[in-house]
Amino acid sequence: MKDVQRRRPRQSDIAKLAGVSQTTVSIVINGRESDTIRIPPETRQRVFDVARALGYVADPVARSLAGGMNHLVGVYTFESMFPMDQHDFYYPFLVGIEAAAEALGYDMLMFTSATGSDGGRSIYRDGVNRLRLADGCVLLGKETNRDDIARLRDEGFRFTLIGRRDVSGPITYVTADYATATEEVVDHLVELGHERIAYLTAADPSEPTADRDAGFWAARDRHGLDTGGLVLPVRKEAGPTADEVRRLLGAGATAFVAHESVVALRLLDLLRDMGVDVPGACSVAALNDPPDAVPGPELTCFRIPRREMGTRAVELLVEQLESEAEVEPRAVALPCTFVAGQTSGPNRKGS
Amino acid sequence: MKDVQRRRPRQSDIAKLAGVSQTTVSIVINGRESDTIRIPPETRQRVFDVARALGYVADPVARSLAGGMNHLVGVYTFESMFPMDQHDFYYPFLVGIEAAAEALGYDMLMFTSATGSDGGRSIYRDGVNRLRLADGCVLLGKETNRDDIARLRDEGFRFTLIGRRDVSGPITYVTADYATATEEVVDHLVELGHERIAYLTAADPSEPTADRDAGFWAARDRHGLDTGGLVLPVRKEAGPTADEVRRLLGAGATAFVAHESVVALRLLDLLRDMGVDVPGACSVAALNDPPDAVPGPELTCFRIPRREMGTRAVELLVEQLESEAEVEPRAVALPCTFVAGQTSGPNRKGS
DNA sequence: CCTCCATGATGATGCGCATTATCGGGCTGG
DNA sequence: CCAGCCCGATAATGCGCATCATCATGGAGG
Repeated sequence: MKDVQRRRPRQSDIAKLAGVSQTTVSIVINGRESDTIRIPPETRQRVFDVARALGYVADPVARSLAGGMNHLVGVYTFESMFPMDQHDFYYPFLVGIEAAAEALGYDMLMFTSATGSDGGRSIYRDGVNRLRLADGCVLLGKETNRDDIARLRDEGFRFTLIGRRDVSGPITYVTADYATATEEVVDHLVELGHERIAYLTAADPSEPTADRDAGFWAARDRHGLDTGGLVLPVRKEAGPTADEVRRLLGAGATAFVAHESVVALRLLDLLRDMGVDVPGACSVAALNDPPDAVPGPELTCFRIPRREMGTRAVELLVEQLESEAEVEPRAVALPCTFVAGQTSGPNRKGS
Repeated sequence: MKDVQRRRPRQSDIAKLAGVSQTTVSIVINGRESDTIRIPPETRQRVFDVARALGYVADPVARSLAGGMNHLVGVYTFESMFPMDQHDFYYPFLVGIEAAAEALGYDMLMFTSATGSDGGRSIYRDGVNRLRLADGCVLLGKETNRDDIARLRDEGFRFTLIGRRDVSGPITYVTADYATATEEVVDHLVELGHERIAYLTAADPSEPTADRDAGFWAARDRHGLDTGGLVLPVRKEAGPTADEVRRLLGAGATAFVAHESVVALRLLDLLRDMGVDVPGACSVAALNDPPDAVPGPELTCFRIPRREMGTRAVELLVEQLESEAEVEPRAVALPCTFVAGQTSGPNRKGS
């Protein structure tokens, strides 16, 4: 029989047994010796010995409240990570985040609450900001809540964002360089001789959409292309209709660039049904990477460096956490990798 | 221009503006009015109004330190959840956990640290018990660390375990009823006329292994089977060798029961290579469910109710968290679902 | 002998909140 | 007119830890 229900040992328990003050215990445990505050090796050792003997473990809550660090990076996703289909999107980010966290000696704390009662998901659900449990946080999601972000920043909470979001005032974020990657895709098509390139942009006004648009317009202007009658906003869920595709073909399109790979895949289906050969008669490219393990030919597209984005976000966060001074907010854009794929080929139609 | 870097509002700020005490604010915010402590609706409203105006959100850290609850259930996995292959195992549990957490009004906090420097993973890494950040915790893993569990219990931390683990002293856990499920599999084979049933048990001495063994022996005795020369401990990674399988067949085996589905799958391969028809000449069954999306015939086996186990674990935990008194530890075993599958058939060999 | 400085600490304070014990005042009944 | 009671609060305390300012001691230098 052991002692039943004995209390967790606290620093003051150690202090009493080691014949020192609680302050000293805290200093020793946290290695806070410095020029102005010195503990001789013997005392140090004594404290450690007693701590081990008692089985002391620090309470992260108290430590945190007192302004200490727990080497915890939080991860918050603005959408629920479950069920699985969402997960496929998040997974590479999470792998990158965990890898970086481990490399830097941090643990990862994932906040995964379901959607709130109002349907939306907020950091401040129930009037509590759970994120504070971590030392800092990586925020992640397709639909980030700008108000929450601005508020977090105003509160002095340290975080980095994955994905560019225009918030009033500067914040630190990591994004992919969609604009340049989009230009590369267009360049590729132009090199293949395409001049009438249809552009299936996204209907939503998010920053990634704007970046791709900017890249596309830049490449268009650079190559002197004419996109008259060739631009079509498409909602991801709906995809283009057969009529719309026919209209674009009728307008002379020999190549299609779609924001969303699922839209591109749907387009491939439609073209096949119409008897249009890809890439023989017509090329198709997407401006992000397709879901893993889709059958069929490899899509001409670019890969978003999700893993690296996760890693970089953690690195930037830890940098903030470990610096004494205020760190200037930074914006990082990582390059995407162009994938030539099998859905684009030379333009056969006269020109 | 707004006020730069204004402090986050605290309860005392609200108190000042509302002309009440910090105590009152706390009481109102947490709805702690009772018979002995009453706040009139007007004061209540005033506090709420000021709180909203200031944008007050409670600090979970302080709340936690002061003994309050944050409606957070932690999830700790004894193995790292990354990379993905591990994830496939955890996923159904996590889905169940999140679903239950949401239904009960709790958020989920996932602790995912990588393996420690010693290769092992411990709750008490770096001398901090991070789990305390949550109000309580669901512990999950194939290789649970008994010492950590015992210690957590001794510290009075509230948690439930998924998977039975024999720890000195009682704890609350949720497991699957492997013994009964194993008996059902054996019953099925006996109904099909099999009398010489080879048993490929697991080599490790974990509790799930012991449960299955118990079920198998019970069914064997009940049916009066003779398993002489038919029992073979198999390591999951290695699987049985062709020689071993031949030896079991030579000993008259007309059916195989393997602990691990991967072992059963490997067995199917070996039998095919030997020209033994399944289920024509020989039946094969597994004592857990196969990984998703394996090609080939559906295995005779049983499904472990992972999702439900996750759900139940959270329910038990919340019950503990919300009861004033100490809750008696409970053990729950959920039934598995038998899957007839296509790898078992009638015994054709004389008998 | 007194000052100065380095050494080796420690007491006090506060982080933001929940809780316990307590308190003043108005009202009612005797 | 006072005892007792209920209403509407509140002051004080502590959770466990980190940190700031401070302090006692002893030896060296003047």
